[in-house]
Amino acid sequence: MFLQIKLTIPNCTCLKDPQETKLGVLIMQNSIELIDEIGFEAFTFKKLAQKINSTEASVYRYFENKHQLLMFLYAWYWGKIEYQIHVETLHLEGTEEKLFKAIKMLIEKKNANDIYTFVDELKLKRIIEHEGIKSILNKKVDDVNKNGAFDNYKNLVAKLGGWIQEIIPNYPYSKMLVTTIVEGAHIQHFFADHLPRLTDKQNDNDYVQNFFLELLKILITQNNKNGQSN
Amino acid sequence: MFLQIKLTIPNCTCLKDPQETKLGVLIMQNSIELIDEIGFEAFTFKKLAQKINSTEASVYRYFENKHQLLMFLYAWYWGKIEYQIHVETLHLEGTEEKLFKAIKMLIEKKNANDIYTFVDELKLKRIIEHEGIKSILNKKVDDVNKNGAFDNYKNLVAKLGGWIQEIIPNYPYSKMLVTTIVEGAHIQHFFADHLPRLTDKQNDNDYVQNFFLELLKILITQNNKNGQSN
DNA sequence: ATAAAATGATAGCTTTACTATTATGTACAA
DNA sequence: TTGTACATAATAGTAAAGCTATCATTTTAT
Repeated sequence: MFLQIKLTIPNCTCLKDPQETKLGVLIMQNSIELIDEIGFEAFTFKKLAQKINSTEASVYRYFENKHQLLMFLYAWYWGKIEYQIHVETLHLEGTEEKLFKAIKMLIEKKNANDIYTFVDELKLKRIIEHEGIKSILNKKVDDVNKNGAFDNYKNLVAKLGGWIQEIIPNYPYSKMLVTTIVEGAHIQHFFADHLPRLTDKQNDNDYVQNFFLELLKILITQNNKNGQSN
Repeated sequence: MFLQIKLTIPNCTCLKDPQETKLGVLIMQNSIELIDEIGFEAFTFKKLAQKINSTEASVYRYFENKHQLLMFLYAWYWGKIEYQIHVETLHLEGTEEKLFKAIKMLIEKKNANDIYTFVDELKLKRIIEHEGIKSILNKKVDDVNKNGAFDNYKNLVAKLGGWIQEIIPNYPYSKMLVTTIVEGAHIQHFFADHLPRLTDKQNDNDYVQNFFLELLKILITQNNKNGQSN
């Protein structure tokens, strides 16, 4: 169709793939706009439908409810960033170099080399940071997880976890380390904007990245030493 | 009244302090039960009122809405655990010992020496882990933050951040480190129960604690070395 | 004993979160 | 080009959530 990229999305995150139709793309674009603007709690399908001159009933043909829409955007984001990480680490030589590049991309607010898609990348990233975890933290998580709703995220974590395993083979917490950095960075970005006393905001805008990259570096160094001495 | 402890709570987290009255205590006890059971999204004041044989209107005299109730529970939890940390680190000699004791208490699911209160401590902890961040991640955060809604959490972070400063004086990320560990532990506990492929679940139940304590230890060792060499 | 405060009972209103039905437009195939 | 299938629009309707208001009754402090 008219899209630059089309991502594979777990089909339990929508009733019908919105990437396939004009109205679907409108829903994606404008739900990102609207959720970023008014927040996920105040967001309703009625408001979205009004924004795109459509009807509630039409939106409900794509998504069972707004929570499913959030899961879709979440899966779409992880699919997209995994693809980007793939592209931008392909030419890199060492695994460590690849890992650091990937972590940087996950933490930074806006990727300079962002591939063009039909949505506002900055707003989507902000939604992932501020609202993304809500797609996971609820009572339906086991049901949708069985149907693969979070596979895109899991794949990325497995990939980066694998790289960590390569670099520090005896380290038993590779996936925890990835998710701690990723989720931690999201929360720290939110804290920086709204609760600065829960973080260490500095003039330097990259302090969140620096904190996590330094942490990762120290862990790798230290664990490699231990590995050799054992 | 008949309570073992009464905590100071930012008054913007309730219309009227529920710790002061029988109905208020019932609301606290049963909202914790109910939120833990059905989740925050499905939780309503109507269901709560039915559970305690009261009315919606009566609950609304204590809290403006369920989101405010969650903020109250959040503040109450931080107030309580800061008090417990105070008590259990008082007799300890070194700052590092205090810090590790505190972090352990924050990460563990159930404190063996838990002080007796009138609520189910285990369920409250689980609510903080699963729902707590929702009290922060929303569009009203700036308003309520101005009124001190999160002061109890901030105080605790400042206290532990101060200890880290004592141990590694040149480390510029002390508060980030605290919140990364605390929020990280909450999320990892949730992942362990629902999305094990996002973590590194082991037979050993303490692996979340081990991961974060090891991380902290390495950071302290490494930064002290650097500090001395400079 | 009395006033003040807290709670209960009841009612009602707006918005959210859907579902169902029918009509209209559009796309493509025979 | 006509028919058919499909997507969308228009409209209506329902149950529950999320409140607010009023007044009666009970409890509590003085």
